[in-house]
Amino acid sequence: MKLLKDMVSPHLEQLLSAKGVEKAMWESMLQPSREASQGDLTLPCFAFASTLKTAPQAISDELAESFPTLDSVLSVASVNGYLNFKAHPEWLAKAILSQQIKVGSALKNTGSTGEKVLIEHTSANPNGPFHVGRARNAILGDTLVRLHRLHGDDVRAEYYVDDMGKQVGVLAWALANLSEQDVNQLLSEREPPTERWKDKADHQRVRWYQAAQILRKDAEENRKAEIEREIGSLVHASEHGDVEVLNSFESAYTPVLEGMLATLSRLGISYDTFTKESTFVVDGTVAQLMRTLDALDIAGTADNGAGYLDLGQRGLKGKTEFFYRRGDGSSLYATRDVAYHIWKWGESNRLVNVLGEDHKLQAKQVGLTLEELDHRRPEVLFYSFIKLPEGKMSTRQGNVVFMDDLLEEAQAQASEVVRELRPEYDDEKVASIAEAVGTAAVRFNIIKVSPEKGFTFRWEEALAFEAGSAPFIMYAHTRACSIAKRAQTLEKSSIQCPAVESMPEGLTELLRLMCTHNDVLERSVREQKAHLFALHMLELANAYNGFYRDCPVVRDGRVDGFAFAISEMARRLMFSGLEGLGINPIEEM
RNA sequence: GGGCGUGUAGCACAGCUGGAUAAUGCAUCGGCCUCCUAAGCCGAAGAUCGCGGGUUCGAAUCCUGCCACGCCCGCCA
Repeated sequence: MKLLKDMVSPHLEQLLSAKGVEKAMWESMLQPSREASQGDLTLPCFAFASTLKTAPQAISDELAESFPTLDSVLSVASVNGYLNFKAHPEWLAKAILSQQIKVGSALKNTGSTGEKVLIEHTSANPNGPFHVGRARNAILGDTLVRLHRLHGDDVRAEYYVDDMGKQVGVLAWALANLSEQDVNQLLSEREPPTERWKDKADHQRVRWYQAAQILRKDAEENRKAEIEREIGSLVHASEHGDVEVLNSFESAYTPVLEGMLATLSRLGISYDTFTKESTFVVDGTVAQLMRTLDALDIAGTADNGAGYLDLGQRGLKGKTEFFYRRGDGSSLYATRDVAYHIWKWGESNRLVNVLGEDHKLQAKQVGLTLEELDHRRPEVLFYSFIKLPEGKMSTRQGNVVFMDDLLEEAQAQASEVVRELRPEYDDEKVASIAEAVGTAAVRFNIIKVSPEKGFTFRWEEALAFEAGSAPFIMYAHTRACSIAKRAQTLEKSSIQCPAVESMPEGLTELLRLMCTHNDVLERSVREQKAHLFALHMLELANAYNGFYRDCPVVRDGRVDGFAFAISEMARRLMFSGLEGLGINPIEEM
């Protein structure tokens, strides 16, 4: 709790420096208490016991005794060598009601921190519908974008479009060379496309891609060789910046990308800018970059003229050669990525990438290369892949869960719950609530766990609508909304904070939680750990429920001005916090 | 074989810049709707923190060895 720390620190500094303990010795040790029941802030006194030649307990006893009385502090206690500070609830209430807690907005750039951040995420190959395996990237990335905005950073969300190379090449070739009949025949053993999505371009075109993959694997030898030759020449042309071929690629993938973006927008995910990989080939910066790399003293050349950097000299272990140019002179994906990053550094002063754990090595190579060129390396958030209980997901094989189907299912299941719980709502209302709840549940299910943890997607978990889920937070928010609506027309008493003795537990807990809100957000954004904020929102909602239990705002037709003011502040924090998690903060459910 | 990551109650998961009684949800068991939406609230039970060593006043957290799982080790993207 930074608010309290700022009040306590100067006095601690005075007391401790008199003993000869410098601020640097203890400052980082003054932390939020692990045991919430013991206080809000704790200083363990063990570290300086030996230098002071005094028992820890004696040190904390003495500090507790000589610590001055402050408005902000309810109690200072010494327990087993720990010095525990409890914030004064009346002081916390005052801080909250005097707007010392920042509410913010996750939807617009205020730039209040002065920090400019470019977050690149998703960047999935536009070759088929968005599936759950890719979803972790988009949800993680979009949540980071939102949380940075909520924190006050100037954020740009960027999608790097892979518009050249093999994957798009295969798609373009298939669309140009296979008839609908060919495709249907090749995919006859697969499940037919869902009726629901038959007119959605990404679902249509992925069938051409899948059919081509089957041909590349199973056609008779001559035909296979011919296909590889044709695709190879397309890919080759694209990598040399052939504008005509690149344009044909673009018309092949654009409808697919649009379909993917439509899916993502249902989850509230959107992008500020799209940058095409081919940009840096066409405008010559990649060629220029390769010449620059050639001149580095760690550069080497293979027998066939391919270029590489020996990153072993820069501490890379394992395979130390990083190839940036093929024998035929064309660039590689990673080379273009280096060029892209150099460009990005011109656009922003903080770069964040969201990448799957399979990109770790490549990200390291790109990072080391950037440093070799006197650029900083970007911050990278790696996540582990989402698996299905049946195993790994792949677009090529049938075992994928399409995001479109998942969201449809989520909406359907949420509808059932709403209909059961609120039989009085009409169909339209049920549908809109179910949409908000269903998509929120899916997002939250993914965002609440830390990214490096392996994740197995299970329907029953994604669609749990109970405590520990998005609807739990949404529900607490609707409670605050309905109180606000009710209080609107009624007469309110003046804002009078009750004395500590008469404050119920539900109130003090909520006050404490609200006062850590900004701290958690700050840390969440600094460390790119969205799950910390997600879990905090769960706690905030839980605390609000306790307040709801203990502190009736409206009683006998009269509004308690103080309780209402606190409720309103909590409502605003829940509202902006839900938006920060990409959850639609609906007012009724 | 090498590199990186993960391993915490039946399940899922937080804590990992060393600090007190390891937090939370699901599932299990018990209680609460004449009272601002019960998608809620209160309570009970449940953990050799993968295993072995080490450092420390103190280790889930740091070091080290081992085991299990995942990802990577293309002049692919």
